[in-house]
Formats: sequence, structure tokens, C-alpha cells
Amino acid sequence: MSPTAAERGREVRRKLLDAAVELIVERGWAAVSTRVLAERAGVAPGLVHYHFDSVQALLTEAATGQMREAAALIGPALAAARTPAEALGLLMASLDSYTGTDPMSLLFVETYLAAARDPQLRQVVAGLLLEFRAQLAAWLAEHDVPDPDTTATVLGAAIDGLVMHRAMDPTVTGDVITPVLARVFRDAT
Amino acid sequence: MSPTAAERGREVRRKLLDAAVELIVERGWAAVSTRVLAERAGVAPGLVHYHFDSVQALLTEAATGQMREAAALIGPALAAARTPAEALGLLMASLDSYTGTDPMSLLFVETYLAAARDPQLRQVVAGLLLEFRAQLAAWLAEHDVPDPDTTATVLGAAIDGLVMHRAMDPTVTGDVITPVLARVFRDAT
DNA sequence: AACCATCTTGGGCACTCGCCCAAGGCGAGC
DNA sequence: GCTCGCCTTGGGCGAGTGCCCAAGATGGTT
Repeated sequence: MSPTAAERGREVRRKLLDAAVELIVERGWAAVSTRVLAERAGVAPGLVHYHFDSVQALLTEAATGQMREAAALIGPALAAARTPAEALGLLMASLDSYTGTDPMSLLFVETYLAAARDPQLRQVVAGLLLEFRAQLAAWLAEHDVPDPDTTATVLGAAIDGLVMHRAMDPTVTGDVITPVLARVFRDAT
Repeated sequence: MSPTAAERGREVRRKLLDAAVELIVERGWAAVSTRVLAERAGVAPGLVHYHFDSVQALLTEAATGQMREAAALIGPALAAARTPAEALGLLMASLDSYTGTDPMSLLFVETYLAAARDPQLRQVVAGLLLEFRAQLAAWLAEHDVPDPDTTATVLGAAIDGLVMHRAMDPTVTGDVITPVLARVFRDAT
């Protein structure tokens, strides 16, 4: 019944990844250290560099993993929407769950920023961003929204921008901005 | 002709603030240290804590000063626009000057992030954000754009989001997104 | 039982960190 | 000339950093 060494090893890896996500959010990407990671994961400090090449590599894997999970939720959620108004409602509801200072918001902005300085991370994040846009664009195209690709780009950026601004101004809720954002769905010309 | 001690002191302060802006951009907010600041400013390390209470205070003053300057350029620039299309053109032109990895973009995102963890900084940044929005909203109201306040909010957030996304995907230029963004200017109903 | 791969431990190395402070200019005002 | 106030110097303190590594534990394979 007792797990094998390899299984325990994988468990430690997972605990370190979880701890990394927590700590990026709490302290900021650059302030996550070997020893704090180990302590949070309940593990000896030496294990960090046994399971990962570097702290940077651990943070990268943790952050991209979390973003991948979040991105995977978008497609199925969108599939439930029948009209553009419904889709916007879904996006706004998810926006309202991000206050700009909650874990997921901070993780995203921290990772965007880290990606601006790390080409390898940037490539991964760019891929996730394109994937998110593609899912949104596909839905828009199926529901006859004009310029689906560009519209998806603008919507995605607006959402990330709004999340960032909400940290400064919490009055920016989905309810308030829905009427304006709805305009981008309407026919061009 | 030789400057007084007080004048030289003010000059050192200024050099430290300039160095701080450069280093926040190059290394990231949390990675700017006393000694690197002093070296970049061409000044002895001890002067950092003579002229400022802490490194954090120096970074805060440097970043908010730079943002204040940038925000002050918006009003006059907007005044030159006669139609919503022209105003959007101006905003898009300024967007194109920010690649997402240029100094100003990184400084803004770094500061937003630092503000999420520092209530004092957050208050200052929030004030600047509201000021920017108010200027944009005032212009929109004068030119009969519906929901000027909310529209300004969405536009401002979209621009910041687009800047952040451009670091990952440089193909997002003003030209491409102008047609979609133009929709938010049109009459509601 | 012996061996082996794998994981784990905890301390060590060389370095940097923020902040402090005694000591030393140095020009302005008396 | 002398004192006063401001600015400046450079070293030092305790703590924290990433990464390394010799040594030990554990459990499956031969």
C-alpha cells in the first residue's frame, strides 16, 4: 500500500508546483525563493533543485500549468452560450470573479510580466493566448459576429485590461461595462 | 558658479529617480537594489537611503512621477481631435508606440503590479487612472458619444490590455483593431 | 543477501540584500 | 577663523539568495 519512491517523488513535485502558484501570488514572481518554496510545500530545501533545474524553471512550469487549466475551461463554458449577449454575460461573470487582487488575476499579470523578460516563457504564454483567442473567435464566427478574429483579440485584451484596472478601481464590474462592450458584437458598417 | 550643497543634493535625487525608472524596466520592480541604483546614478550607495526613506519609496516616487508625466500628455493630444475616428486614430498611434516590451509599457505594468501589493502606491495609481479616464470621458461627452464614462473605462482598459498582449503577439497593431474598436463609439440602441 | 536506482537530508559556498552609521568634506553665515 | 548644517563616503551588520553535494534512507530487482 505504501507508495513507491517514484510516486512519492511525483507527489513532492506536485506539492512544489502548488506552493509555487501560491507564492507567486503572495510575494511576486521575483520574490519566490528556494527555501520559502520548500517550507510551503513541507519539504526539504534540497528537493527544489533535485526536481527542477532552477527556481525559474519551477515557477515557469507552475504558472503555465495553472494558465493552461484556466484556458481549458473557456471552450466548454462558451459552448453553452446561444447568443452574443449570453456569451458576453458569461465573460462578464468570469470577469467579476477576478477582482484584480485575487490569486488568478495576480498570477496572470505576474506571468505576463515575467514572460516579457523570458523568451522561453513568452513563447508558451503566447501559445496559450492564441489558443484562448482561437476558441473565442471560433464561437464568434459560428454566431455571425463580424471580424471574429479581431473581435476576439480586442475582447481578450479588454478583459485582461479590465482585470488589471479593477485592482485600482473596484467599481468596474461586469454589469457596468456590459452595455458598452456589447457594441463590439454588433454588425459593422 | 559652483552649485550649493542643496542644489547638488537635488541633482543626486533626480539622478537616482532617473536610474530607478531605467532599472524597474530592465530588471523588474522587485529586483532593483540599493547598490545597483547607486551605480547607475553614478553615486555612492549610502546616498540612496540618505535621500529616500527606503528603496521602495524611491521606486514609488520614480514610477508615479513618470506615469504622471505620461498622463499629462493625453489631454492636450485629445484636444486636437475633431471626430471620434480621429480620437481613436490618436489612441491607436500611441498604442503602436508601445510594443509591450518597451520601457513605458513595462513600467506601467510593473507599477500596476506593485500597486496591487502596496496600498499607498495603489491609491496614487488609482488617482492617475481616474484622471486619465476623466479626460477621455470629457472629450467623449463633448462629442456626443453615448455612455462617455463607461466607454472611457472600457477604452482605457482595452488599451492597457492590448499593450500587455502585444508583448506576446506583436501582430496586434492599431491598424488591425481600429475597425472593431470603432464600434464602441457608435450610438447605442 | 547484495545491489541498485531513486529520492531525501541538511549543511555549506560565495554572494547579494536593505539599512545603518561614524567619520569626513565643504560652502554659507556670523 | 569658526561654527553650523547639509551632503557624502565607504564599510559593516545580520539575514537571505541560488545552487551544490556528500551522505543517508528506502524499497524493488537479481
